[in-house]
Amino acid sequence: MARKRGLDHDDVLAAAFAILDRDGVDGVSLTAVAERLGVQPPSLYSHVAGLGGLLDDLAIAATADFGDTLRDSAVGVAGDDAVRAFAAAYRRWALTHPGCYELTLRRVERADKRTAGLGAVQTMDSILAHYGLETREARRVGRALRASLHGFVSLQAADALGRGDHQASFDAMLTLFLDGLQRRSIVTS
Amino acid sequence: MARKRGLDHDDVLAAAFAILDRDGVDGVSLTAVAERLGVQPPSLYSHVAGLGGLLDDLAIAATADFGDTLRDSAVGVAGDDAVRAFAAAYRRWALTHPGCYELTLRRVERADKRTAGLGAVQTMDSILAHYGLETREARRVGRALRASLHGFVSLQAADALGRGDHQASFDAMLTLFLDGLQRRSIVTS
DNA sequence: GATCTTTGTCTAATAACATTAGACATTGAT
DNA sequence: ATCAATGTCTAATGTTATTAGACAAAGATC
Repeated sequence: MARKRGLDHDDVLAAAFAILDRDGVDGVSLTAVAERLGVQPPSLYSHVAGLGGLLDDLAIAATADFGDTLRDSAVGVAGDDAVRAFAAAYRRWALTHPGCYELTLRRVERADKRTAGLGAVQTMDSILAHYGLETREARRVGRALRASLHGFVSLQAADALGRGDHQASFDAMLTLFLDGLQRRSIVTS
Repeated sequence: MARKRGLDHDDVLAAAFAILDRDGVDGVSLTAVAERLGVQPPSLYSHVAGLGGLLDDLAIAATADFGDTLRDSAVGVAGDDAVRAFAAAYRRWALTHPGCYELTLRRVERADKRTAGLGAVQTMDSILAHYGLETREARRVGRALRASLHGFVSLQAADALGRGDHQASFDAMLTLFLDGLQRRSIVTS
């Protein structure tokens, strides 16, 4: 009785995203998703490869969206302004979608994951290209920036930064990074 | 039959630590700990406040050990050398004990957690005091350093850094930080 | 030395979750 | 009108955490 018409892979994902944004990664269970869709948990297996597959799907979609956001953040700006814009976009997105951000780091063995993650890497490479670093050095600097951003955002999300003006601390971190970067940059625009 | 003599709070913690180092945080279950101790899962409730309490205990112990390690890393060195020694110790400990490190960030409402975490903060404050920054600025720089270290270690543990010489990238990150720091330092020793 | 209390284990049961198997209805094509 | 595919359902299994309450062993008290 009361058979629902037809559910979709995207419907399941949308429901899961809603829960993810509200309750975090640990709140995403097949039971919760099924309940939100007015369906019994086993029904989801027609659309999704179990909980693990669902999380994989979410991770890939989140990674793609994150990459798009980052790419958009850096159009029309260059140099330090681009770094700051990129960093601000990174932080804003991560704090707005904490569950998605956490999933972004999930290890997924599918090829789509790598593709989805490429956007962010390319954007950062383009931004750093402005500083005229040697390839190897540029890669290291990129990792340093990524580590700083991830570390800050991750600690802030975990409420491990203590009390204080986080925006100011974030700006200070970027300034430190940019000052250090300028020292080894070839182009001092 | 075959009643075990007497288990201890520390016995439970030790067993859990062994599992934690081997299988990560998600591998720590009351069932697994009980099995390792040759005991039924409910028996653990005599020594530990459920799984959550056990994880809290582990987090506090891990935080204390981490803090001690960091403190030891910086005795007898100052300035950039101290920062590098601190950073190296941070990374080494975190990568040697990935499960413990993850637990270090666990939110625990108990007072001991704050106490345990104080060691690391004080050590970093002492190291940064060398640079003669204003209090507020010093706090921001400290957060920046912490974010960089955590971010790098966390990404490396998640295998999200790609292939390459991670040691060199880590060193480059520190050099960037120290260069930036020197620019706003009062004491240029 | 006998009893009593405390302690720490056990078994049994409940509850939440993921997952599999297989029944059944609805949809769309033949 | 029949048939196959699709997507739901119910039922059952297994894993985990957790609570309740029985029971034995160890030490304390008299």
